[in-house]
Amino acid sequence: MKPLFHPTLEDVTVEGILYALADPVRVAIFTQVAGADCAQTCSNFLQVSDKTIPKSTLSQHFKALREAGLIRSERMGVEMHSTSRCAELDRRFPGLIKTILEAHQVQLNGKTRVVNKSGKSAAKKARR
Amino acid sequence: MKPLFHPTLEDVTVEGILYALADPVRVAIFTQVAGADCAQTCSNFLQVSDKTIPKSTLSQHFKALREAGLIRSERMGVEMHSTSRCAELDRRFPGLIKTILEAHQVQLNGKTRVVNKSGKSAAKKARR
DNA sequence: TCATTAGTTCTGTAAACATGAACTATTGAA
DNA sequence: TTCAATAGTTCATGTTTACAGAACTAATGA
Repeated sequence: MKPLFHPTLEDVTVEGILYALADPVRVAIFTQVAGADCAQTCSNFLQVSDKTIPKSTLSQHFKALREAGLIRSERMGVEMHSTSRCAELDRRFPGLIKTILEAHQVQLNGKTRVVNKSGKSAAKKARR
Repeated sequence: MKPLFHPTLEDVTVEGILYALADPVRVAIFTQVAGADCAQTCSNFLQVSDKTIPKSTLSQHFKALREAGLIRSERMGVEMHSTSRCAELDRRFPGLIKTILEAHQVQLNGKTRVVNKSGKSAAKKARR
């Protein structure tokens, strides 16, 4: 089993972090991983905010988060356990992760009534 | 001349902001627009961090920043004047923009010696 | 009216995404 | 051991998106 790639703290970039968190599914995953008190598995996210995500897609999302330096994953038996790298990241980019997650929370609180039914991400819609 | 589209503050999304700022050229543009004491034109950025950007590409970058809600642009004679929407944005997402720009600054300070020669963005490289 | 400047839109090509299908790795049971 | 089950990855594909040159539009001034 080839070991998973994790960038060192110095190799983590703001661009990489922003890109990874600019996707609603990935930010949902990361929010839960960061907030959990135990490691999370991939399969915990087959349902994310009422959407079913194929496991191949999930696997890519985890890879994206991992390569952006946001999470650390290791195989435990048949599962993959992921934890956030928030503490480390906060040393390199003080306040960044926390502020982004807070902003995301503000946004969630504001759309309890109005739901995006198109299935397209806000990020993608915003680009049109 | 059709008026440019600017999202209202409530329609601005975290995903949109992160996506827009996950590109090194756009974040360079935005940093300068946000830090300037007068409106900036598109052509001010034909050279960005030693790279020449075609004006069609620049135009798209400005559109991306505008539609993400990061800048406001209006035509002044033959030019397009852009200013940042930082103050507004800070009301909706407190600290978000400032923290991102600070993180970006940390990163710039750390790579005065080592330069990415490939021309590919860190965000894109991080995804491989 | 024409030339100039500033920026936008169009278009073809190249790259990146999403996902079903096939595959690999680990474990536990027969 | 071998086989089945579980968890996740990689491959192949169609679709979407980005980039940048070429052609275009809009405003100004000679």
